[in-house]
Amino acid sequence: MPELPEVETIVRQLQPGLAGCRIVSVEILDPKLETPAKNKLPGRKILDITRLGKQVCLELSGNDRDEMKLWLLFHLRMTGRLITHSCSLDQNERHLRARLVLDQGSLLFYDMRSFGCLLVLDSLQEALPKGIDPLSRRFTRRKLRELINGSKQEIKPWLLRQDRLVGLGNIYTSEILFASGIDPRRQAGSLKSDELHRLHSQIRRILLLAIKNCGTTFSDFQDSQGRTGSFQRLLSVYGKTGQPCPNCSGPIQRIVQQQRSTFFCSACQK
DNA sequence: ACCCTCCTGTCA
DNA sequence: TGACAGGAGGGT
Repeated sequence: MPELPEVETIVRQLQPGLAGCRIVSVEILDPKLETPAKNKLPGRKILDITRLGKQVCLELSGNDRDEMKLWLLFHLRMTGRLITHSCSLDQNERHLRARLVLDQGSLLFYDMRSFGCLLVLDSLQEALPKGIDPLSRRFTRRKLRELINGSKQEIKPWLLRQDRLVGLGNIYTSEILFASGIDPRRQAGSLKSDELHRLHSQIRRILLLAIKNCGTTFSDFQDSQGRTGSFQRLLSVYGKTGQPCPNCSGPIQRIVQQQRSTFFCSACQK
């Protein structure tokens, strides 16, 4: 489910309850997630919870057998959810993939489609995303121009790739291109200087606005504490095929690019 | 640079 | 019954 703003929301909401907790035991319920490294986790304290691209990253202290730190990463993919046991959410227990029992409560990993994964690492180096986080200081206009220069790929699929920018997904790419007035089918490398300028600032603006609204939640989705995000109220084009463009009232179009839906206004996006 | 696939669920 | 769903690795 989550793109950058949703993962950021989950991390912020897990932080106060999880930081400082000690891991008592680990149960992997989905054989595909099984890893011998799970035995290294008990006894460790959760020092910090951060977002690494679209991943949730738990920094773990050493324990009495091993003083070196460890990192536990979750990638939620499409339908993964991290939920603290203290909140009573209506989850289908069939989709429970892993459970961390803590000295206070527990952390549950649910995943309906089971695309998600978890990873135990003794160095964060190997998990550092290749792409730049668009909310970091490294994401400058000059950097965006550098990354995009010469690319013949259409701009929407270009934005979805995680090896240049990390964190954008199918919702926010459509929203960002609408806010930038750029047609999703444009060749990335063909964007003019003023278009790149708008693209750069709208990437940041939309992501920050979405985080402020705790992300986008459809229908019954709830975050780690049972709250729902509200950015869906602010969506301009995503999922709005045939509905009026907020700008010109023309119909929102849906097209498919690389087997994924793109939503846009052909009058406002050139 | 693209297409398929991994899964399970919902909706027309 | 088929299309589609917030992701991304692997193969070509």
